[in-house]
Amino acid sequence: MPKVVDPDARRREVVDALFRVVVRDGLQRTSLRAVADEAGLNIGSLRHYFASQQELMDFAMQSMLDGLTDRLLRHVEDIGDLSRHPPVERLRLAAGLLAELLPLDERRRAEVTVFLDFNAAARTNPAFRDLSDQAAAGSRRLVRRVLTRLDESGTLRPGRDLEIETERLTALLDGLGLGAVRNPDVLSPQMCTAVLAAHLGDLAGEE
Amino acid sequence: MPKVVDPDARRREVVDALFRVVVRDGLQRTSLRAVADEAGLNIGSLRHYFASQQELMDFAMQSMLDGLTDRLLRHVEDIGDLSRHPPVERLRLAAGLLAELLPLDERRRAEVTVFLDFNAAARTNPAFRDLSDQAAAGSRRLVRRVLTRLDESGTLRPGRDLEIETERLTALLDGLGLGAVRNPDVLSPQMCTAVLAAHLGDLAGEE
DNA sequence: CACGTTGTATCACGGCCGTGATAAATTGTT
DNA sequence: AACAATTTATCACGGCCGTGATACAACGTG
Repeated sequence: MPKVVDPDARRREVVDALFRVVVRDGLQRTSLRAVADEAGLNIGSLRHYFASQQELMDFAMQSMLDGLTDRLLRHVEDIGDLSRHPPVERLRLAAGLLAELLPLDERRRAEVTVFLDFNAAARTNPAFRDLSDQAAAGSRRLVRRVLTRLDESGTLRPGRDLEIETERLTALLDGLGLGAVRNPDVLSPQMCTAVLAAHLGDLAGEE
Repeated sequence: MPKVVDPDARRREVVDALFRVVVRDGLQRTSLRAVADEAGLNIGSLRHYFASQQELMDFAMQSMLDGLTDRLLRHVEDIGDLSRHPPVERLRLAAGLLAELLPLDERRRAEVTVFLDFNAAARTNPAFRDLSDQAAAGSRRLVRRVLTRLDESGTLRPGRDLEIETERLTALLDGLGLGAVRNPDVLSPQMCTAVLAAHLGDLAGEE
C-alpha cells in the first residue's frame, strides 16, 4: 500500500480549513476551491478525500457537533452530582456549562459563527436540515436537563413551568450567540456571562 | 412624457417579489433573474428600476425596516402614556409591542425570516453592514425604551440593571425569532408569547 | 525492477451569476 | 405623423461554481 498519508488527519485538516473560510468569508463563499486554497491543497487532492461538496459539508458539520458534544459530556462529568456542591455554587456551575454554547473565546466564537451560518442555510437547503435540527434538539435537551437538575436540587423557585423555561433559556442562549457574533463590542463575553448569570439568578429567585 | 407607469409602485412590486424569493429560497439563491421571474418581469425591465443588485438589496432592506419602524411607532402611539393604564395592563401592553418583533403571523414571520438572512449575510458582506447594524441598534433601543418606561412607572422590581436587562430581553427576542423560524412546531406563536409573558412577569416580580 | 495502490494536479464542460451594451416596443406630446 | 422619453426585451462577456474525466507523481510490496 503506497503513499502513507493518514486520510483521517487530512480530512481533519481540510475541515479546519473549511471552518476558517466559513468564519472569514461566510458559508456562501465557502466553495471547494476556496477551501482547497485555504488548506494549501489542490482542488483535485481535496476531492480525493471528499467525493462531493455535500460530503465535505456534512462531515464538517458533524465534526463540529461531535467536538461540541464531547466537550459538553466532559463538562457534565466534571460537575458530577449537583447535590454534592453547595447550593451557592450550583448556579455558577450551570452557567459554566451553558456557557459552552456561547462565543466567549475564539474557539467557541468560531463554533457559534459556523453554526449560525449552517443554520441559516439549513432553512432552505434540505441537505443541512437533519444535522441542524439535531443540533437544535441537542441544545434544547441540554437546557432542559440543566433546568431539571437545578429544580430537583431545590435551587429554583418553585412553580416554574419547565417547558416554558426551557424555551426561554434556549432562546436566550441563541440570541446571545447571535448578538455576540454580530456585535461583539456591545455584547462582550463579560456582558454575555452577566446576562446569563442574571437569568439564572432570576430563576433561583435570589434577592 | 410617455409610458405612464408609477416607478415607485413598480419598485414596491419588485421588492415584494424579492421578499417572496428570499423567504422561499433563501437570500443566497435570490438572484436578479429569480426576482425578475417572481415579479413576472424581464430581467432587463428589472434593471431599469434598479441599476444594480446592490441598489435592489439596499432598497429592499430599507423598505422592510421603514415598514417595521412605522408599525412600531403606530403601536407606541396607540399605547400612549403608560401611566394612564392600570398596572396590570402594562405588562400586557409591553408584550404586545415587543411581539411586533416576533414571527407570530405570516407577515411578521416573513419579516423575521428575511431579516435573519440579511443579518447572516451582513456578517461577511460589508454592503449590508450599515443597515444590519442600524436594525440591531433600533431593536435594542426599543427594548431599552420599553424597560425604562416600565421601570419609571414602577412596574418592575427595583434593583434591576437596565443595561443587562436590555441585552437579556433583546437576546431573548432574537432567539425566539430564530427558533420560531427554524422550528415553528416546537416554538409556536403561543409558546413565543408565553415565553415573553413569563419573562416580563419575572421582571415585574409577580408571584 | 515492475506493479498497483494512493495521492496530486489539470483540463473541460455546463450552469448560473451580474452587468454592459443595445435593440425594440410602447405611448403621450408636439 | 413624427418625435422623444420611457419601458421592455435580448445578447454577449467574463467570472466563479461543482463535477467528471484523465493524466501524472509517489511509494510500499511483490
